[in-house]
Amino acid sequence: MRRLPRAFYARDAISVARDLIGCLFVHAGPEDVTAVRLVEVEAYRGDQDPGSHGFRGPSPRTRTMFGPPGHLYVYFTYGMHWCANVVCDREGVCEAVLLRAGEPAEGLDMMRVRRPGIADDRLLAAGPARLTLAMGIGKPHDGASLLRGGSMWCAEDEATERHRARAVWTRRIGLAAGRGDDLEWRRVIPGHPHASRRR
DNA sequence: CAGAAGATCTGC
DNA sequence: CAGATCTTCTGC
Repeated sequence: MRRLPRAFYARDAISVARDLIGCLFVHAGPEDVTAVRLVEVEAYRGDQDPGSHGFRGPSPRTRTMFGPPGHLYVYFTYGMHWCANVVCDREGVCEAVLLRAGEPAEGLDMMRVRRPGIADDRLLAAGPARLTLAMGIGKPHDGASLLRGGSMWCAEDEATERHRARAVWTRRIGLAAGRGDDLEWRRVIPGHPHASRRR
């Protein structure tokens, strides 16, 4: 397993989304380690993308996304959900990849504890807010580094390429009409049991 | 300062 | 399919 270096993130969000599929996303907390294999992500770009929180420039909430690559942008939505993004491109440029779904790869028991009442393991991290719930990620992790020394990171292993080869581009989920809903910036392994499903 | 919309999920 | 629930931004 190889932790992804800074150079991986220091590119536009489309390129990062394409290559992030099949990678592991790891959270090594003080008491436990959880990890998922990413099977669904979405690219968000700044001033070219009305779907991005950073479309109209930086704000206190989106400051992290305008910062250096290789960090986590965590935001709160719908009054109760946290979603995690990987910050891309160079400092000052708003580009990020939303982590939408993953297959549990480590810490399955802890994920079940964090997601009481979810009987089907396929649903543990099949959605951006489900993924953060299963992995214990929230506001304190906004701005956390994914690079050397941090307790969260992305990594490649021997299975990554196999997953990447199956991924396709589709339209992004949950965007209102005219806000970039027509752009095919969602990278997903079609039909994967751990990807998010039609509502 | 008020109002609307939001990168959603669960349970009925 | 509706309810939960609150932050952020926009417009007046």
